[in-house]
Amino acid sequence: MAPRHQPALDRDRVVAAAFEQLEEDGLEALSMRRLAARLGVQAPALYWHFGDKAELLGLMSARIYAMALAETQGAIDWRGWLVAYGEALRRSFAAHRDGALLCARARPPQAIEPEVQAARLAAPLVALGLDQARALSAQAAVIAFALGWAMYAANGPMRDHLAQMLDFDATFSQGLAALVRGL
Amino acid sequence: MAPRHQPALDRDRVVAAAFEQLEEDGLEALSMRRLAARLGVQAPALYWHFGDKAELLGLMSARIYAMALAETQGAIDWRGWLVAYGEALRRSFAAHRDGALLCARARPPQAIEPEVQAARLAAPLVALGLDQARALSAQAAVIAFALGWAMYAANGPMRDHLAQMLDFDATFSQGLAALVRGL
DNA sequence: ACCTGAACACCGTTCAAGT
DNA sequence: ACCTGAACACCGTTCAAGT
Repeated sequence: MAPRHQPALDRDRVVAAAFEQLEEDGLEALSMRRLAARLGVQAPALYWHFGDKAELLGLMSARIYAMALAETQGAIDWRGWLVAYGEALRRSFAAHRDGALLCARARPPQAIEPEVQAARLAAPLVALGLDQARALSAQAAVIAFALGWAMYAANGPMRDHLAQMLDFDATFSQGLAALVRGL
Repeated sequence: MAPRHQPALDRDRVVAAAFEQLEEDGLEALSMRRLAARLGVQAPALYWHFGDKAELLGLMSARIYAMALAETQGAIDWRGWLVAYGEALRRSFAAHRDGALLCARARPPQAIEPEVQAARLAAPLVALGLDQARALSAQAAVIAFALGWAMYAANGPMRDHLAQMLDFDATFSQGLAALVRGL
């Protein structure tokens, strides 16, 4: 067997480096060229592994959502699941610089058909007794609230001033609880 | 009196043209150079009227928020005001292509001090009997929900499929009502 | 299969110079 | 006061060519 060269890059290595770059300089500075430089490679090399930059951002955003989903466990009923998921989402968005903005801008990796995707997303809630349509809309509402809050908290007009007047996290939790109670 | 040349540009004309450009090609294509071309001018001319692109985007986002605020009237109590504001925000975000994304990304024009800004924002709710801290946090929650929903609705992973299963606007309204009820 | 070099068509922004 | 011309330091992406 002739020795085969190990490829310098693979998708996981690139995504990991992209998260590092994001942490250090924010979303605006996350360019394909800088990312390539960090990986010791020329920019076009990335296009062997990703169709375009949007695909990379989509994978990063999927990873942020997956992180929240992995933290959501042990719920007894669907309301409990939604609250746990909302809290996990907020932590997940806050865990990476510009995390919410990234998820807002990224087009999700829609490899599979929407029907399958929808069934998969709704599965945890369906297992707890919700029908699929209500599961999807409830989940969408919780994601919207967490996403919007994370963005507001990261960039809001009076963020600093607000932070002196109230507990940001507690207010989020109250809003989330209210939303889920009313669904 | 010697005749004075009318300036070709002013801030309002530029903002109006920017909204046209946004409608036609979306946020990604809203560049200073294209905007200048639409105005029959060279790109650096814009920098006489705006410090940078972020300032222009901030003004656009402020206009979107102001549009919602202007539509919010006739509320009898603070819950009614919040629901009306939330609905108006959703319409306002939807009224311009990439409206929610624009507002999410834009740094707000923070000309005035945060204390004054906070008091001004809270004023309608304070007039209806809420103290300022609760007014600000309630308003933040409603904005977060509307912003997040608009973004999710514009770009969601299963938007098309979801739209077949449920009424998007009705679901938003239910979520908003639930949130406000619980605050 | 995986990456480089060179190029194309763009960006935001600055700044001297024009009027 | 208000705008142009030219330039700087970047972008994402394509594509032939290398190995």
